[in-house]
Amino acid sequence: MKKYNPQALEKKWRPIWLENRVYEPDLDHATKPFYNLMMFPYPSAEGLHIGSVRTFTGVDIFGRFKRMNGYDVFQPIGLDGFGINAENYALKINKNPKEHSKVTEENYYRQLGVIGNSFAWEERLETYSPEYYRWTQWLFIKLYNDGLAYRKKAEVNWCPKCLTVLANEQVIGGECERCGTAVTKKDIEQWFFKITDYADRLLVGLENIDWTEKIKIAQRNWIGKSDGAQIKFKIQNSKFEIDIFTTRPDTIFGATFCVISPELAQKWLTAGWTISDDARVYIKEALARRVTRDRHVEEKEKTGVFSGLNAINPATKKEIPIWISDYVLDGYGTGAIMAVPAHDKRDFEFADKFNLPISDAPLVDFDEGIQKASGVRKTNYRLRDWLVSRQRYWGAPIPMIWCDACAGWIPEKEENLPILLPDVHEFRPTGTDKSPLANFPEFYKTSCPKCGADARRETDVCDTFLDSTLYYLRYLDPKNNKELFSQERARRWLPVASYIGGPEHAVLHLLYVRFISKALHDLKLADFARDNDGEPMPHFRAHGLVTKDGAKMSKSRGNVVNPDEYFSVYGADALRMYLAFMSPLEDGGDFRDTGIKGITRFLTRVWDYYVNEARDISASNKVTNSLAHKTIKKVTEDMEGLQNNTAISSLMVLLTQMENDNDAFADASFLLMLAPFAPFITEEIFAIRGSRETIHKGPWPKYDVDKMADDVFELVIQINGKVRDTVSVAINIDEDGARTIALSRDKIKVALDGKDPKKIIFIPKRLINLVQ
RNA sequence: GCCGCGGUGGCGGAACGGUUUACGCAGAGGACUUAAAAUCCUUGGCUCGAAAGGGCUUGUGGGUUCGAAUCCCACCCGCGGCACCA
Repeated sequence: MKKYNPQALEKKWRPIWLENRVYEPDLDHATKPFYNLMMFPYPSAEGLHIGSVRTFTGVDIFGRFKRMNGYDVFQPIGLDGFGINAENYALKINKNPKEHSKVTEENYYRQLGVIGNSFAWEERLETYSPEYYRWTQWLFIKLYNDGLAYRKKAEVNWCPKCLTVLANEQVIGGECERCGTAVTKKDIEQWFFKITDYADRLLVGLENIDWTEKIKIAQRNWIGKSDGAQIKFKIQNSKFEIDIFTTRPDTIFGATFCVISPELAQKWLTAGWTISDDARVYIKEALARRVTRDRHVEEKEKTGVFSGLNAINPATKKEIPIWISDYVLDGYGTGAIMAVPAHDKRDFEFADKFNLPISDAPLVDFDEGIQKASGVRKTNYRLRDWLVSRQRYWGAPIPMIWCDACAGWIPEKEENLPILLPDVHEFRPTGTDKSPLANFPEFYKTSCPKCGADARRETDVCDTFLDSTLYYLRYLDPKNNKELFSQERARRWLPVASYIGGPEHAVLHLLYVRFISKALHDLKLADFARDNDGEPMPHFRAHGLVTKDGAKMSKSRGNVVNPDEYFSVYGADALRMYLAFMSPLEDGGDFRDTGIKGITRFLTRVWDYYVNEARDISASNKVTNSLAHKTIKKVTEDMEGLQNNTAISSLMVLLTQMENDNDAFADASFLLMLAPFAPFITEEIFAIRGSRETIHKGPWPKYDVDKMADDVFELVIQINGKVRDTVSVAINIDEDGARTIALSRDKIKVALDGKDPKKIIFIPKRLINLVQ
């Protein structure tokens, strides 16, 4: 009697798989490439938590399934290690993040190894290694040279806790995406990427990709396309006019006043327009308020003031007042609107409060409205450009240089990359609009790459989300120091066959990575999926969130579940299966360890069945039983759809029948289906039963539809749709036969009480319903 | 406010026009054991009943259908996205 000892098996097989390169595809010659990608982890000091283990396992089960089905599966792993999380932890323990990242890295790779995932370890990468961020910097330069990166002074988001600016995508409901602190505004000069140039393509591209609908909707909302019109309103007694944007040109005849944003009013003031004293005061107040408060956070009472100027409604030719109010936003449309209180709730509120006229003029056709007002069709997007500079230390330095002599920004020469992030003793965020690197002349003092004069290096670093726009490309060729990746490999492996990651990246990473891919295509730096506008990940599924006691796991809540103890007590196979069994990968759930014993019981039964009862698993033992064929079909289909929980339950049912029905299907099919879930035990059994090959290259068992047929089935007998009896009958029984049997049943006779059914519904292989 | 997703036993979840609760956990009863653990067998929605058997049950209320968790309408609750974007 040999005992199942998971820990011993894991220790034995892990090095053998590595040595035999079982999970390393031939990147240059693979004939059936399948790029199985999982969003790489953003490592924290605590290591992997149980939720990430579940996702990695789910992705790995899928990858193993594909590999056994004959695909050359490429399943790389790396660390998205730059960023504030890692930096803050390093600050806390008073170590340089560069130093500490090595500790974190080791711990992550140890844990990821323990799970038994079939990673292509040879291609691993870390975004903070100079060999990697060299390409982050290279990308910045390419985008700059193409006019897609620019510097601008603007009102930007500032996180007072992270002490850096943030992109719009990193502000969730007015709070910092990372730390949850309320975001404030700052007027400073920053680097931006022109993602808005791609707004329409990012929107249209969603039509042709297989993504979770939820994520597509989030992206559509975020891009926020509005079709409307731009219309000029002449200002009374003046040569000037205002441009307004509206999505409702059909309401033009009801426009009874105009409203402009305080920012636009300020510009008018600066240009010397005559504006009332009251209005001057209001503008000043409104602009001051803006800097300290996010005005999207809550609905608030509208404020405003009459500008002293009037405009002419181009459709009605009537004179209407121009008001100033901060309910009109700067930076969207033209910063000026025509107000139609009869058709817009906000305009109505404003009109109501300030006793402005309301007109119930009839609607006209959309195009007629534009024509009557001599306007033009115009589309606006809510999407703003991506703010990519950060005032922190732990990121890729932005490879730009300010040269006084050239009076401009000059990109670093490509051959000088990477611009190394210097080892400095003081890397705390400064809390100003400068990064800590601005305190190190030895870093920023340089000469101009163009004219050679003394010049100053940019001291901000790149947003970490920039790092993660390239990793899937770099995985293909992580040691290549001539180019970001080899075009040939990219054509072979891209677009990514399956991408799985967190739904929280709906408008963060998943939007950025699409934008950068399209930009690389336009720059002729990438060439794949041309027929799909360079969409890098045409198949994406979001995994569910694993909570603990109903709350998101976080260190501050103290509810982070560390997987290590489960690995050591139950083993990787049991933990993998348990996490896969709890719900479909796309659903989450609350983590509870109460059920894991059930999986251990199951694996022990498998072990006893094959090892202690010495089953023959040679290929000559063909699958003969209909349940086995049905199970192969179900498991195959479930796994294709990431429904690992029901696949496992089918295997459980099959095992029970195998145990009860002696050697009905004691061949390898069952083990092969179990292998993606429990790679260690299945490999060991394979070896014990005499196989010299790894189980993990398949082949995946095949089912035969003809052999799935049963001889009999349970006929359900209903009266008026209620189940009254069941009886086992021949599979091909016809309506007459079923009726005869049904009517002969004692229970049915009693229930019918001597009356004949008025109508009979017979569903072959299922039921007969006697309707009275 | 707009858009989307979801509400099924004590719990995770199955089923997605045809026996609601597969599979697993927890529970109850039993076997083995001096005892416990482990293992195995039986049981397993709620309710009335000694039992046979009946009634009720997929958030709530209607509807369609021989038959509804599943389709349709209205509502309630939860989660997610957008939100003074004209």
